[in-house]
Amino acid sequence: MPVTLKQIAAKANCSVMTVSNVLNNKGNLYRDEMRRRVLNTALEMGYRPNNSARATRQGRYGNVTLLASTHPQQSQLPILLMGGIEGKLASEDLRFSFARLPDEKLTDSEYMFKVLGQWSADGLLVNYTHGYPEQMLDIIAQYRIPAIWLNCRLDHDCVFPDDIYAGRIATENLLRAGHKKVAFVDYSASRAKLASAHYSIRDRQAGYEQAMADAGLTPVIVRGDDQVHSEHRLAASYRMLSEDDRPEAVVAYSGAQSIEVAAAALGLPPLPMVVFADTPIRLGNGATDTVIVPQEELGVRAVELLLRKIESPGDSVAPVQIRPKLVVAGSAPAPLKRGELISP
Amino acid sequence: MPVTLKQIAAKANCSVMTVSNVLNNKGNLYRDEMRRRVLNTALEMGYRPNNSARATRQGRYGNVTLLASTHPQQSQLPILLMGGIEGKLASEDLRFSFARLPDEKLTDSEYMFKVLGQWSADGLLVNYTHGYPEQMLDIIAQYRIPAIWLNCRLDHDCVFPDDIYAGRIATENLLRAGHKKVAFVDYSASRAKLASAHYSIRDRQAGYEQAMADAGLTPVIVRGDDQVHSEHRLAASYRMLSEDDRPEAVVAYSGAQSIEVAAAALGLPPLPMVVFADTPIRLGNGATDTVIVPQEELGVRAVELLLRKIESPGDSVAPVQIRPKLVVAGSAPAPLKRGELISP
DNA sequence: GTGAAAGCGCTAACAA
DNA sequence: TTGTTAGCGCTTTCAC
Repeated sequence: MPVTLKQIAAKANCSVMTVSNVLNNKGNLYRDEMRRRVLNTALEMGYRPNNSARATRQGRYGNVTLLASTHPQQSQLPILLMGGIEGKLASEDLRFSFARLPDEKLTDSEYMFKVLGQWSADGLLVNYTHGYPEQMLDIIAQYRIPAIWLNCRLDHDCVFPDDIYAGRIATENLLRAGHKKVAFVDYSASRAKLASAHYSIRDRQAGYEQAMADAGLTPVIVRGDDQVHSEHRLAASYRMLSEDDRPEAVVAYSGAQSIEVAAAALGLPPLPMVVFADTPIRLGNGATDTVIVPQEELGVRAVELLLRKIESPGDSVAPVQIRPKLVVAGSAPAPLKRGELISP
Repeated sequence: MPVTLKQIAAKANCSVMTVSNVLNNKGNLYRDEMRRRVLNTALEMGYRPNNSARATRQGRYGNVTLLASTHPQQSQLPILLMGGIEGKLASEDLRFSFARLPDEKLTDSEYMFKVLGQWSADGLLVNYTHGYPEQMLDIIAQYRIPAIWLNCRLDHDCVFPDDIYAGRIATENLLRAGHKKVAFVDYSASRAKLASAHYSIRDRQAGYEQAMADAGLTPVIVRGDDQVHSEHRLAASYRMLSEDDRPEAVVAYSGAQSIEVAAAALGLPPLPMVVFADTPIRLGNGATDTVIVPQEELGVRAVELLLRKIESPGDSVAPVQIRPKLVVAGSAPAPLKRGELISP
């Protein structure tokens, strides 16, 4: 049985209020002897405050829930994003919960009612990256839950990386080094499904195309008619690099894809690359730079917006774009510290 | 302001209890008309139950917290593990929170008291994989919080994969195919720091050594005097494969490391590999099998144990070892469904 | 400095 | 079939 204030009060020979006050940093109101007695008793008895009761009384949960799909593709969860969210919430004395919702259940109002009753959240961070369902918006509107959308371009209440900018700086980095034949490589989305793929794929490509156009160069997009699965990426990279007008340099959609490209380039003339990732990619060819999509910052900013929405639930906040940063091979920036504030 | 039962009762012209009962599936006690009226009113008003009050009344939070270090190396968080935990908890109508604790704060009793008051958890899943601090055990004992340790070999209250077995079946798979010169490759821990590295490194190697010994073969361990960082792994793999008695086959500590080995083997005779990972690795060489360390199952089992401990907090439960499974290239098993039960 | 009373939103137990 | 009473552990308010 958990220890209550009442039990401590009984043992320390004082009132419940005295215990409550002493344990909540209003101890300076009391005699030193009393303070000591209460604190020692609480420690001895292994007292843990009952947060439910506190929350009931104070009318707020002190909790933020990250909501994702159960569909693995639909909502990836970079560990840095989780860390950014958790750190910022912890620095505000808030807890962080994680829930997944099967897409097909979103229309089941009985199920949703039951689940909503469980959330215990003052606000929601929604990470349905792409192809997320309309009903989600309805539900959030219906129950008036403050929510911020992650990695998703909406006209309000969202935080996402500026992927067009990311594509631009990646490409410009290679152009600055004097390369002309710069290709954009993506194996994750097929030509056919590009329109319905995650916006970051289109945006990074668009940024690349803009930079190429600005330099008066013709863009070269390498992607499959079908999605190129991992076991075929090495072969595909080989094919690309053995053509007569092989690219001099490559912008690769993701860090994971860059490995196969680099491996295919072994033994050939050096192939400078820029890849997008959430942490600097070190391929050992010494010629691969990374455009960092700052997941940690994204989490922190999302929490900041959400807290603002919880304060004034009516207002909607303007979209926030996070600027990716180029990190050249060999220079890695220090990671964010726990609870570190990002200046806006 | 959130909607309360009282407000619904007022609007629907009935008592608070009627509303409570109807909304909690005891609606069959009531007239159909009343049920309808209450449900409609609740829906109209966008009612969300106040979980704090419910929890206060029922004496339990309905929440489990996953506890990790802020030190990124110290506690990795595979997404499948998170998914397994979340799914199992959701199927039991429990919520899932995530908290990190800076190692250096564990001895700060004032800080710990404050943090403990925030947790709102009926039980803890502790994921301090290796080098976790003793104080953690003290704190958990002091406050009598039911806890299960993940990925950690203790004599009770823990769940971890059987990595010796994993090393064995990985090696036996290659020996069965007739290979003799089978090497074990790990770049993540140096020879010097092997003793203090994560137990899975030593255990997988031990399993490999056992299998080799059983077959009357001499084990060959490839690892650096220092840790081999990612940018040097390709070169290291080259070196290994260009020696006179190059290995015929390789057991690689992790899926991530296998990519460099496979890349270095390009153009050389095929190099069959077995790698350890939480999902089948598809390298495109058609010769790489995976020993799956079932993170999802690990999460599910951990939750099962924790629920048992929450039921009877006194008892300690026996350690649970999870058996890794060999998946040969090209055959991927179906992932677990949400809330799916694992038979013991 | 200390404590008594009231009430947060909800539900178990019992009454009508 | 519906409503009343009491109380979960805590904090706000105000009195002593």
